[in-house]
Amino acid sequence: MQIIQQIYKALYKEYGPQGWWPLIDYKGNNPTKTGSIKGYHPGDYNLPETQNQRFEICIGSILTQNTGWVNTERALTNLKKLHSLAPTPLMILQDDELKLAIKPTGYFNQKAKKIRGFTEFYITLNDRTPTREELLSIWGIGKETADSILLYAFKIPTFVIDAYTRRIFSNLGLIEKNAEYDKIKSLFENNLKPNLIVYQEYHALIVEHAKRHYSKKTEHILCPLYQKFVKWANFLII
DNA sequence: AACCAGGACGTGA
DNA sequence: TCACGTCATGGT
Repeated sequence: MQIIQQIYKALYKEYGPQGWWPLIDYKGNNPTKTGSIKGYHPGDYNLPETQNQRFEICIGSILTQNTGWVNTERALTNLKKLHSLAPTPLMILQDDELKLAIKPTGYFNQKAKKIRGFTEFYITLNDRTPTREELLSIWGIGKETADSILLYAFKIPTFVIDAYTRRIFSNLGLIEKNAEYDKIKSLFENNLKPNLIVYQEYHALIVEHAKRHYSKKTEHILCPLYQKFVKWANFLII
């Protein structure tokens, strides 16, 4: 399926490098300023370069579950101000303080529990890279979160699937609407070399493309990829 | 003023 | 396995 590669090239050509995963704790950033959205680092593939950055990506991937990034950034910034965006300090933090800090992301009761459970496991890792199965065994870590952690925090070329991916590629007719996560994942991994940069960029590009063309109220048929890659598009577009 | 966001889990069929 | 319901804040 050459088309999986062609779509990647088209997206990259259109939007360029996305600089994922964004970090509030990054050179030049001011972690005390909320809502800045300046953590993207296009073209810099050497991140994370510190343990704190790696941990920040993990916690961010949990906090951003079904939540906009602006709110996630607020929560991360709150934790940073409390000097608690690191494993041991976070475990010492009181429950009410933790919940207050992450409140902007919603689901703060569940997410506090998820973060604690993950951090407890993270500490036992001692710098080792976790397996996908280990991550999935933690309460609150599902497939997308596990893959995000592996791809962006631990630099393992494993493809991340999200709701946007499902929307775009089912619209293009390349998968079924309700296709299983692992089935969609295989579609990408079977048609791409396991290249870390490509995997990181592709997922980020999908999110960017979906934000522009796949908001639930927009007409998906107007998606530029549609015209370009679906051979029977002319038949469908009246 | 509904509707949705870079999901995951629990439950009953 | 499948189809819902629940969790919760902030932006548009």
